[in-house]
Amino acid sequence: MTTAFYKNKDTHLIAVDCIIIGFRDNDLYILIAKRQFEPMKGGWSLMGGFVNHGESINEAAGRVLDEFTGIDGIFMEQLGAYGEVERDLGERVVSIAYYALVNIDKFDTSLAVKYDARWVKMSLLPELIFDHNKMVKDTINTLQKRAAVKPIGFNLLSDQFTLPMLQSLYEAIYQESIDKRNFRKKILGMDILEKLDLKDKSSSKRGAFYYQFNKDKYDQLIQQGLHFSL
Amino acid sequence: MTTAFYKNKDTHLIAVDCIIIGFRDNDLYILIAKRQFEPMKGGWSLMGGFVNHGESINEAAGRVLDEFTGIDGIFMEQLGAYGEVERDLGERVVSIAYYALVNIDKFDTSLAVKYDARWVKMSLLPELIFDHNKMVKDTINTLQKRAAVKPIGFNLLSDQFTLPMLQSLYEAIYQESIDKRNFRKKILGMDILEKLDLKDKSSSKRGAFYYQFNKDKYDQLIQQGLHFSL
DNA sequence: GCAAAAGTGTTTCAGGTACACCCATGA
DNA sequence: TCATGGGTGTACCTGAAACACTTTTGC
Repeated sequence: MTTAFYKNKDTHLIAVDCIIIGFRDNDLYILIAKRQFEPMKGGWSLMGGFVNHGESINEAAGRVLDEFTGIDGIFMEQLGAYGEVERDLGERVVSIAYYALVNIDKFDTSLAVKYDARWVKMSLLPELIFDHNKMVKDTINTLQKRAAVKPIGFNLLSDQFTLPMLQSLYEAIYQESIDKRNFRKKILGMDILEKLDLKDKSSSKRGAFYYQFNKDKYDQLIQQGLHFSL
Repeated sequence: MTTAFYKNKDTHLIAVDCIIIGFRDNDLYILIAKRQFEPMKGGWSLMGGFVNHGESINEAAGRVLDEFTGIDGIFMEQLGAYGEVERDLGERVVSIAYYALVNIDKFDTSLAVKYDARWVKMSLLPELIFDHNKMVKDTINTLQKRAAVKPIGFNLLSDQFTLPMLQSLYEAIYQESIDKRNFRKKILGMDILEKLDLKDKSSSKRGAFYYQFNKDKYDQLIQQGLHFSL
């Protein structure tokens, strides 16, 4: 069904591009792939795809994320729309960008081969095609703001993590070092983490206790009008 | 020119919808119009239009803003993309929403007749078509966050304004009252306002001094690593 | 002279920041 | 026993919040 007023209006290709962030060994990583078609074939690119008629833009982003990572239930948020006329050299394409925070260990590595994809350190990001570098830059910016007021960083870790790991994650996000005692005071003071009896001995002889995020306690906190803030 | 890979991909109508905010008599207002075509003809709607092939989405938003307000150089920022499949009852339309902060006094009132538009108090917003109420809600949210860290509120006022006016503006944005002394201390302490010799006597016998925003001083502040924050 | 809004400082408190040492353990 | 990373408490300082009275002037 086409309503009269909508007739004769221009239509456009709509893409979703996903900035997929992972965390490993104290560094943030981004998943990029060698583009397998023209134009800019062989150039480094974010993970993307086109929006189909039958799916919402969120669904399209979810589909792309699933397709390129093999992980389900990924945390993602919309970054924004990029709509310069000449941004895509192939044709006029408006892109809706999403950033996603994933546990890099759950990544299906066979997909890296299939799509010629790899995780690169954010600090060593090569030149990407089109406006993808700007998308990444905007993501960092947004991530720094969002992670400061919402506990979204946990999506980058496994369910169980140590405080040194968590701290190093936030240091990677903010690109500055944080005082150990102050960090622990704040994060433990919120009472949203549960200490486990288990220790991670992979990075020290003494071992660091595992913790896990307690969403119930967090929701409770919010309901009381209090705020997560680092 | 069409590149092979882009062939056979679905194309979509892309709209821009503008949440146009004004401020008057201690209240925030939003510009809405009676929709003049089907579907939902006669329903209250935000100002919108379709994106043409030859223009960027920002340009499209600027065009719509100009068309419906008659004001040029309007402050606007992208709110985000809305892309549920059934969000527009006429046809599949992905909408990029922009919010704009305008000086309501510069509004070309003849356009209100032409488009059956009017300024309504934000607190008395009627039901709008499609997902437009959600767009407004998201705008308020974003505005509260943005106005706290960037001096964008000034776009809602004339070049010259009094401190009581400015305070009342922030009270409208945050929907809570602010202590006069603390507010003045903070805003004047930033040293981004210039006091004029002129007084506004329209709202009191004594009169309140006019001030104006000094962008140079603000830029200087930022360059020093300091921050605007209310 | 009084009503109505503009303007002005100080005290208090909470939260942020700076800072240094002991602990547990594998090698 | 020693090297390595994990864990802990306090003092200070800055910035936010609470709070009440005087000033101006048109009516």
